[in-house]
Amino acid sequence: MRADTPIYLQVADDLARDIAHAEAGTALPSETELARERGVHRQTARAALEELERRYLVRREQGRRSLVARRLDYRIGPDTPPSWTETIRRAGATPTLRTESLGPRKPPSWVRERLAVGNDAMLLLLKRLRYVDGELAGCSDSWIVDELVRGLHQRLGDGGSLHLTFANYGLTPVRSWTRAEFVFATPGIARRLAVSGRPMVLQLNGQTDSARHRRPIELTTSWLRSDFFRVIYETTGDER
Amino acid sequence: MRADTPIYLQVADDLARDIAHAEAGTALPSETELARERGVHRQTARAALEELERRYLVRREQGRRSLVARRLDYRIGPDTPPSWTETIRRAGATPTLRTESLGPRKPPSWVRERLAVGNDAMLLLLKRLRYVDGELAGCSDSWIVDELVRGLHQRLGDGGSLHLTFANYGLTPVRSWTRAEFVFATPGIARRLAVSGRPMVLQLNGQTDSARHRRPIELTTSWLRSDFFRVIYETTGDER
DNA sequence: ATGAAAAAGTCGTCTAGACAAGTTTTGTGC
DNA sequence: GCACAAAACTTGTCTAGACGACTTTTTCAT
Repeated sequence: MRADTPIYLQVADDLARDIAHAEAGTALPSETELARERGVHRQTARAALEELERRYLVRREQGRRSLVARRLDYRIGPDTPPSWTETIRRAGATPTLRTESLGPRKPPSWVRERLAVGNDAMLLLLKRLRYVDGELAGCSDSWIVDELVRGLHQRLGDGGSLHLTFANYGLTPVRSWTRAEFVFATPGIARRLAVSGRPMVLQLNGQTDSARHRRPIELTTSWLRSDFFRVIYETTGDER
Repeated sequence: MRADTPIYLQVADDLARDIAHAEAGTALPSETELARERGVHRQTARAALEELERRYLVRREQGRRSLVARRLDYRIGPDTPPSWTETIRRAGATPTLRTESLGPRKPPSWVRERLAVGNDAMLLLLKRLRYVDGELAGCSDSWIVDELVRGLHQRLGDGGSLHLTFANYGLTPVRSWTRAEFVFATPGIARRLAVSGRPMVLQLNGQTDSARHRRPIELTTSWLRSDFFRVIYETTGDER
């Protein structure tokens, strides 16, 4: 039963067991060391470490050794708070935001439909990077109906929460639509996330309405690196 | 901008574009052919095809060429029907079940807690394989409180739906807890699913209560091959 | 025609070696 | 001690070739 498992998987499974209770950030043996320890070729040892990277158990970076990964629980469900900032805080980490760009732009058709605006309407496009404890963990595009939030540029600042800023305008934001799906990073998203390859990311779509005006305020798509988050969907007490 | 992308990724991205609208089951060039076409080594062409397999765009099997994959939408959310059979039907495919084993067994502690049974209680453990249009797509373990459903063995048959059978006993099953999470297949799960390696699977946990008795009937954990399903979580009109 | 055996095609895995590019460590001059 | 350059280490990618195992096709005897 051991013989029919490829060597690189045996090595990977062994390492996985070894680091199961290791602290995040602990260094693993280098490819060369691992190859010597197990008496295999470097490419075989390398395949084992790549397997652990695919399982999100280790983080790899060129020139550095593999490190034991840290993963946050990202909980989604009926009680999910509409704000990403809030979700990360609940998971016990510190969220930060950085604006990449903010300006008027012509929205694509699916955004126009969702936000119920005309064919040649212009909307604010806010592109941001999302950090967890200082590490780049995701990015997002927000399409904003700017006539409800004139002068957003000043009030939002660089790292401000969009939902808190809406509250400053006297708006009561409510999340009216949520969608979560795993997709593979496009070349553009991979570049923004500064990752190589085309890794899996959690794509979150959320629409926020103004309770008072009874109309949509914004539509945000976020892409979160799935090596940072373990996504759990949970409901309890569903009555049907 | 093209030069700094590794060749295997260029080939993979090109192929992904080519097969984007291809019919499921269409054959791709073999590793050797692809290597000759693109003037690269077989290992490089192979890396490209492996990349597409990781993205669930193609299905690979030893001895056969890579085939364009078919993927179903598996929708979860507040309106998710409690029955897997029903979920697959809604996605436009035919679900089948096959019993691997059914018998009394001592449940682990987390099951005892969830089902609120004593420390030395015995429960029925039902292990099943789940097929979609005849292809093995998942497996499941169900822990059943058998005093509510005496003689389940006969009434369930081989491919019967658990929820429909409960209805036969005059029970009104309601889903009281749902949890979905991506995990990597353990060696045991990989064997049951007849897949090589340790692929990602969607792990679904569901608890069913009897509306009349106001107590749990069963607890099911399913593991679904994620190359079969694209999981989408969606809510609309969340009022909060 | 049919069925079994042989051949060809194909994928899975492993070893071997090379070079590029990134990071860490070491050494040197000041 | 400090800054900077060089060396050592480490990972990313690619080529080359081999063998085993599985699948499909062809061949051949009946």
